[in-house]
Amino acid sequence: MTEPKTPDAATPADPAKKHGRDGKSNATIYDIARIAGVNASTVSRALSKPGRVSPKTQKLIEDAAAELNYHVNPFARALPTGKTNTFGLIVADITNPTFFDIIRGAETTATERDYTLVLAESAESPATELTAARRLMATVDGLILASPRMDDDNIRALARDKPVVVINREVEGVPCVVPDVHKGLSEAVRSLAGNGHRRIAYVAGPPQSWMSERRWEGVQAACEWSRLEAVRLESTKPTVDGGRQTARDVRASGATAVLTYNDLLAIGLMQELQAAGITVPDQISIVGFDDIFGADFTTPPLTTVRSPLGECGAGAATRLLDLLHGTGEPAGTLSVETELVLRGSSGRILSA
Amino acid sequence: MTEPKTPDAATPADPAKKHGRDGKSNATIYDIARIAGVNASTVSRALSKPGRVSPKTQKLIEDAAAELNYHVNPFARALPTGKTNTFGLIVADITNPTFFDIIRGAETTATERDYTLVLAESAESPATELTAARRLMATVDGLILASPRMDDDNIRALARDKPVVVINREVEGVPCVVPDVHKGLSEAVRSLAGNGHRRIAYVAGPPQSWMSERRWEGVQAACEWSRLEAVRLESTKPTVDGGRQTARDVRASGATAVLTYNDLLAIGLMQELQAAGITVPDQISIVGFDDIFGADFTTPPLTTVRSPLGECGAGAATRLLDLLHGTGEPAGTLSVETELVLRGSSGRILSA
DNA sequence: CTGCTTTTGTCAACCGGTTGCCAAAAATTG
DNA sequence: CAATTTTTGGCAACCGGTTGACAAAAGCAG
Repeated sequence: MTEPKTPDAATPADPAKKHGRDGKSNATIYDIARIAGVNASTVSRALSKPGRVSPKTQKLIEDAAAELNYHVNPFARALPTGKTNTFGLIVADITNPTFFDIIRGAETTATERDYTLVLAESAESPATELTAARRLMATVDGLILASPRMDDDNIRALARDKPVVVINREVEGVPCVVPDVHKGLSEAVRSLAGNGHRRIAYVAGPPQSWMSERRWEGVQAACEWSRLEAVRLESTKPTVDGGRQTARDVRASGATAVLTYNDLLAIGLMQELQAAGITVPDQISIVGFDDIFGADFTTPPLTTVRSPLGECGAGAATRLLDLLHGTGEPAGTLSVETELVLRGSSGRILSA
Repeated sequence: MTEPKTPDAATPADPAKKHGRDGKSNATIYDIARIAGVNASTVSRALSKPGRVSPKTQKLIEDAAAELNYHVNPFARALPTGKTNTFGLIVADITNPTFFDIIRGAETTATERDYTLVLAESAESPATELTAARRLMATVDGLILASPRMDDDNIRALARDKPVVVINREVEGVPCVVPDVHKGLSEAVRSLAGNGHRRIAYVAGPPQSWMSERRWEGVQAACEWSRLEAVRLESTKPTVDGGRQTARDVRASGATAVLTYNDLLAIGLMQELQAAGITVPDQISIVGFDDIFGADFTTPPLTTVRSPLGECGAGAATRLLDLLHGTGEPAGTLSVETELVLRGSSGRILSA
């Protein structure tokens, strides 16, 4: 049984002696030390660096820990090491279904790697996002930003503090996971070209959205290849209502097929056009983006370019955890492929 | 400038002297103490118990803290106090849109009250849920369980450790937030009765779902009042696919109106009936429950009994935070009202 | 068997805050 | 002005782990 070498007032009291362990107080390494007959530092080493103690001592300590139903106090461990086995995920809008598979993917990886996910949202505001990020940084080991709205410099500044991974945007000097829009868009435009469409409208997303620009560039490149005409229309917001509001512009554009920045715009557009007596896809084809929850509820169900959002979330979490464990790439972009999901909202145009 | 009274080896070194504060090291209360010319314990008091130091000293310390861009280390604070200003939320299925607004409501309240939300999911498994709960309990101040799948005894055991609030279920001895199904269901049944329906089918949710039983009881009570016939049908799972699979039973039941355990079942049912050439609502009325994201994407848009899920989330978070601050009710149920949202999927039956 | 090297457990300082207790200073009362 | 009470800042122990340094024990080579 260990005794303090110099039991005068200046020597820290044995905490286990101090606390009665009756009732619901949880066991500490001092309790284990007492039962196992070793020093608390030996217990700490046994639990966090198993090879650093002898097998015999290791077994004594593990048995005592099991007997006491010991669980490490995460604050006590975090204070000297700074490690909490948590990471943060900030999404732009928690009710936007684009993010739910991202969250699901990140959560799945977190659980597999014995980490806890902490969720926050930015409400589409760069300032709120930065505030949430700084606040999370105090307690988490690393951070994932999904469709971040803050500028690149702020993202890099955060990444100087702790590892950061970005989803749906490329930031120089920071590791990113980005859907490769080209494959899915190429498939979409090829499908529309094959169905006889000649003029395609792209309904853009928020002006500050990096991904909306990439998608527009993808649409242009694919249309150029298929020798189709591409026209760009703006939307006021990336929501169902925003899609409704673009219906008039879409009609006026003369396009026979529409590709939208996201599924919500496509769904709103479809609803408004149908309310105006226009038949989808006979009179106009509509293709959305992301394949969110509910995209197949519409009549006809929405053709869309699926972003593998679960893979994005899981991929970002894996990159972050690899960085935390010293095995990751500190910069560069991981691309995940998009693909066309053909449903009923796109097809051959039937009436001129 | 404070000096240690006895600067021998046994006296703890001044940590500020120890650390060079160059570069990215963050300021601590010892740095503030040095600048303000007070003891670190005075700084701690000034920052966490402002009235306990004199106004003059308070200002010195606040000015120094601002100058150093000081932020409290949450682990250091949590170690002696056990407080982290976080709470956990466990949902059954993170991609089930029922939880979107619950999460949003909880997150909004968290932000307003200067707390951080930690999200986890149980994947509909009681064992996984209990594991996640125990793990979260180590670091959060309290916990919200949304549609929990574990049994009442386990919930009460968790609540003995730290405050717990339950959503969508009543547990004796634990504070709960539950939608009051009666108002919304009464409105729904009244509406159907007014439209001439006489026989109503209820498509139930998971066998272990407390809420499904309450909804069935609500349907029965409302039908009894309106002198309608109520028949109960089982589903294999509470999903769109589960709804599709009940279409045959619904047809066979002879009911002219269907109320489902949730919107997903209603949407699947509608899709399958429409695929069979049955017109909604002319030949059969369909009413869902919860008013989830996407419920109005269908054609016709889904009539549903709206659970105010955002209010549930916010209400649960408020109850939890009130408990944490000693002002809350330690048990009992907070009811939030449901209401009928009439859309196009229910109406007068046109053909016998 | 001796000298050298490696292993292993202990000591105690530390991480960055909180807080009970105490004494000095300030304020109040008679 | 003196005695008493209240206020305020400092001391140091503490929260529950981690870990560098050190010394004793164990193992190995000559």
